[in-house]
Amino acid sequence: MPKRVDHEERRGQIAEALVRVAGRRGLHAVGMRDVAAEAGVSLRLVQYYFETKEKLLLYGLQHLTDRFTARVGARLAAAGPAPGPRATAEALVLASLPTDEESRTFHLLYSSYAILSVTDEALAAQPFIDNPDAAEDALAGLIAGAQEAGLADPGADARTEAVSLLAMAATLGTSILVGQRGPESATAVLRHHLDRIFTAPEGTGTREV
Amino acid sequence: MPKRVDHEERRGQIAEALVRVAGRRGLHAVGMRDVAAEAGVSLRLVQYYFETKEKLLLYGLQHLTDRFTARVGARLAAAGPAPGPRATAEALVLASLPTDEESRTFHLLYSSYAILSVTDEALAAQPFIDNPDAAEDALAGLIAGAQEAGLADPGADARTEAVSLLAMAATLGTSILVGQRGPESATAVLRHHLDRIFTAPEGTGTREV
DNA sequence: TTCTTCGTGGTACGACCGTACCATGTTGGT
DNA sequence: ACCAACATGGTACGGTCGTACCACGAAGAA
Repeated sequence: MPKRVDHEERRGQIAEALVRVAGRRGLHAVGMRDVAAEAGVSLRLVQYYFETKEKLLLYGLQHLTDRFTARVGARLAAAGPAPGPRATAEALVLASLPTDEESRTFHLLYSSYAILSVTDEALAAQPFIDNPDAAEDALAGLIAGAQEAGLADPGADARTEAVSLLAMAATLGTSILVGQRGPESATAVLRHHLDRIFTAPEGTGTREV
Repeated sequence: MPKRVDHEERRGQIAEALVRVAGRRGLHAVGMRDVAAEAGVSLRLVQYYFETKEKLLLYGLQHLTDRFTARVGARLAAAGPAPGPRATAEALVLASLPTDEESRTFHLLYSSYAILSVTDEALAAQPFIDNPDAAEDALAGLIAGAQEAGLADPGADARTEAVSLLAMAATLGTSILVGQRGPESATAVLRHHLDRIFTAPEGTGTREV
């Protein structure tokens, strides 16, 4: 046999090529030949590792979410050894905003997949709705924990506020993507609601940015 | 000359055919032949009234937003002769949720256009970002007016709350579209925030439903 | 009435796309 | 050393898509 290549690694390289070219020209415009050229391999190779385009797209979606989940995890770890719930929640909510190239690509492609999944049943069958649910649970837990510790408005409904924050972050991200709004404006809105939910301990005053 | 047909009316019929078929199979999957078949005309006719596909899509987008703006206007008019600011704001915010076939199609296609516009400069040049801006202005004005009348929390920032409400409505709408959330859950979240912003006059108690 | 312009149909062309097929070098196992 | 499984390349095929071309009837203008 020839070089005995690591299939999973190859698939990853090709999937990242897909993500790059789709981030540039849009998911609807990417073909197998584009992915092959971007990855620097032949069209046949892409066929070899992903037999069909549908499988390539599905794998690409999985790869995208995995990579971004890891990135968010790194952001949270970098936020300090034992950050408060407010800081953690803020990092979580702001992480999805398209502020740099990688998050921009993620937001664009994730939205594309989501919209595609409405009319494409193969995409709809894919459980990439788990991810937002996980974020929602984490955020709700953060708020509830802060309430018990006296760090958040006890009258707020944790689940509702978590849903609201993530919903706002999603649309604000898209607004940035289409150039309707700047990142500063989006973060200001989100911080305003974080301030509303996470009340500082008495006497500490309101948190300034 | 032959029957001397009304071009604008014809274009409208074809545009509605585009909207229907795109709402069914997705905007990415619609071709000129599909539109022609849906409209019950020949492919040549579609070419005749819209020389290129790009022009057809642009016109379809315009038609879509026009029709929906009219629908929202009708909803507001049906809300009573002189509705309070809270009722008006609620109608405005809930109008965009995909609860029936027409609003579902609108939400799906508008989102598709928005995502497309990120990588397609012809779509990006189209000023279909005016519409959300107009809704934002209207909503902010409604809140500010309610504040002056003592019907809303005077400490709230009208513009920020308007942006927040519309942002939440957009993502919640998409959540409904992909089947992640039901319409009841989405409206409950939105009404919660409307309750937070629009405070009932003293002694009247909190508004139920 | 005749002519010219408009509306409409059918069809062909060139390009691209996803997929399938055929070929070939390469290397680990025996 | 030979063979079989594997990795890779090139290329062709069928289909579809947007667009262009050609033709013809129909009706207002002269």
